Amino acid sequence: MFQTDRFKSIRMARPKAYDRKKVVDDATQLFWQKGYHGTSLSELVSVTGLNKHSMYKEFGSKAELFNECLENYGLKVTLELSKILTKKPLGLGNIRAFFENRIEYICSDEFKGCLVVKSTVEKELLEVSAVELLKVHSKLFEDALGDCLRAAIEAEELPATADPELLTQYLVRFIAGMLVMGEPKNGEAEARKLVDMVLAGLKT
Amino acid sequence: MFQTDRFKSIRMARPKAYDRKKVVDDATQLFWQKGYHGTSLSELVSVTGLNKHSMYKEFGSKAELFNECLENYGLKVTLELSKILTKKPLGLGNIRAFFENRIEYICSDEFKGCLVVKSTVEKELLEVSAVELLKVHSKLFEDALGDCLRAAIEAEELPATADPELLTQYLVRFIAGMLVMGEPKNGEAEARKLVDMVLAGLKT
DNA sequence: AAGATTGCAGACCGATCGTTCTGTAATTGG
DNA sequence: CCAATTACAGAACGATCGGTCTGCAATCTT
Repeated sequence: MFQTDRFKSIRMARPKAYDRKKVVDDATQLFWQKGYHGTSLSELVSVTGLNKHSMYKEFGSKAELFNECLENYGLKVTLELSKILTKKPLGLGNIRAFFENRIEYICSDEFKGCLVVKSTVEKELLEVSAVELLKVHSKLFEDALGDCLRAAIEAEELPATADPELLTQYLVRFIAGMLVMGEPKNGEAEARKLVDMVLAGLKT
Repeated sequence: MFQTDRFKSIRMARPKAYDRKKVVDDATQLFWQKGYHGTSLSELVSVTGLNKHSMYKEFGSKAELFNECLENYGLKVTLELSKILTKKPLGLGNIRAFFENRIEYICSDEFKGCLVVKSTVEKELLEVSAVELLKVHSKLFEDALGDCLRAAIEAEELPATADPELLTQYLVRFIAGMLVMGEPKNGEAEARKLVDMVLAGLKT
């Protein structure tokens, strides 16, 4: 008689002692802090807790692990931010809320820049697959910003002549600059004034 | 009789086959493109032409060579830019001229970001001496910007209520963002519109 | 020409890089 | 209990890292 079970190729043996998601989270933190080239395998091993063999069995290579961390970063950080930006009703309020969130982070003790921005800076040294991921994440973020700006024009928060694409590029560059430079000299107060300037700049 | 020459401790022997300045220039280009950690000694050797031994004899270490390249970058690039900013009469015209210069570079084929910005991004991995140099260069640049802004307020190009320190921080962050993101989608035309927005933002 | 001094090319160093392999412990289904 | 399967720890791989050393060639002064 035929055994339906004989096709069950996966046989349970010794269970993994690690949590895959936690490993990716820990690795993400490290890449986030030190960048791809600044992070070594041995550091990843000591931070995540699992050994090199399991690391390679699970992820294939450092580059693939990095890609997964980029994805993870996108799902955690970028998604959290895009939630702020996609809150109804769309408009400048969301963009201000976004900045308020970023100011808190930038002026906090655990500030370590942005993985996407840092990776963009070293993109000439990254594999094409990673660069593709960067493009995807940037695009998603810019689209969310653009939607808010278009809604703001619709709601007459911004002049009808405003160009949402252009304003998006303007915002993205300022945000990247904030994430590179970090906390301004006079802390959150000054950061808020800077954001006020940017938002005012949108309306001109 | 005393020989005045016997105190001449430096005796000419085989002359160097390399030009020290050219070596620093070539190394600067490489660090500029790939950053400190992305650049290896062997790459530096093959690009500059001299061998490791002479490299260490001349510069001491990779870190010291990098510091010298940072200085060199400051003397070449930053000084050229500060010349634009310090042209009399000071004012917004200089800042616009500065942006025009940067747009040309950012949209050119040889765009490779800014060594200071790139180094700022990886500053957690750099030696203290290099980080100090970054601070010095940034300070000089921000001071030049501040002088222009103060003159612009004086000349009533900007409202008397404007805060030059704040405006400087605003400009620096936007500039850093431009240098990280590179050429915008629609090239120089869009870049100029972005600069127009920033300059308009100063007046609000 | 002799001897001192300096630069040059490249071999060489230990450490670490990213990666693979080996041997053993744990857990499974039969 | 046994055979199969899987994860584990860590040794070992070749390549490359930043850095040093040796031996010879070139140029100086005398």
